[in-house]
Amino acid sequence: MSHFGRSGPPDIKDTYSLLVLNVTFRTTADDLFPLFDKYGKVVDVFIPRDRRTGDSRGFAFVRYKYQDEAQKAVEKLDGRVVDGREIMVRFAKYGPNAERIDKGRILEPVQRTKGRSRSRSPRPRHRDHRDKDSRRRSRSRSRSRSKGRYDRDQYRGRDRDNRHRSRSRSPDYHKGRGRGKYDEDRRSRSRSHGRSASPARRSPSPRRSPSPRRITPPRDASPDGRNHKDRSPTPKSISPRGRRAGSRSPLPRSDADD
DNA sequence: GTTGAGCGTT
Repeated sequence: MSHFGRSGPPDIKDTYSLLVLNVTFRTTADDLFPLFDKYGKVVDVFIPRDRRTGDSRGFAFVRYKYQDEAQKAVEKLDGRVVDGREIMVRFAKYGPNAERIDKGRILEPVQRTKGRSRSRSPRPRHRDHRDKDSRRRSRSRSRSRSKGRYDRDQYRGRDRDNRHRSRSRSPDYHKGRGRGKYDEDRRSRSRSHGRSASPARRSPSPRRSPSPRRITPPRDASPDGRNHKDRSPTPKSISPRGRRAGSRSPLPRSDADD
């Protein structure tokens, strides 16, 4: 039974999702299953992992069959040291698709009513003062969080995933990073080709218009095609035999590698 | 080998 999140969501129609935070990066669902199953009927245990590295993010989701058992596990396993780390167990706030959850129980599948399909509202979830009351008991214990020693270096921990370029963000951006973790990665990769260590490489000519439409090369700028004589380097290369030999389309491959 | 805010997959 080590394939919980491997087969996707089994059945979350009448289950209560528990969020387990502060779990070690090497803790697997199998390690949490027997731990949570002892306090109730665990229908599923899922640990979100990174898309690139594949490592655990440090939190897991445990779905119980009954709320009373889930509540029991929350009070029992919350603050329990797992793998040498104190975990934090509490009811899930949101569902797998941002559904409305009440005490970890999913009320509706997805509120895809109007034009707003599954747009997860970036609500301020950073250190809620209201939720702090619920998790306060666990924090009051002795959460020796490795914070305090680092001032700005603590970001490197988060930026380790997208530290490629995110240091020029706003000081309050890392706070509201929210769920756009993957989005930042995609955007970063799109710009990963213009990466140069030479600052003088750019030629900021004031006379050159920054208009993107102006960057059109003048080689094929002639609609009448009279200039084609100038750009006929080797007509032999396009010989019928050569094309068949190459068997490659003259059109640039529409490969969207990213 | 590492890290540590927070809410999820086929």
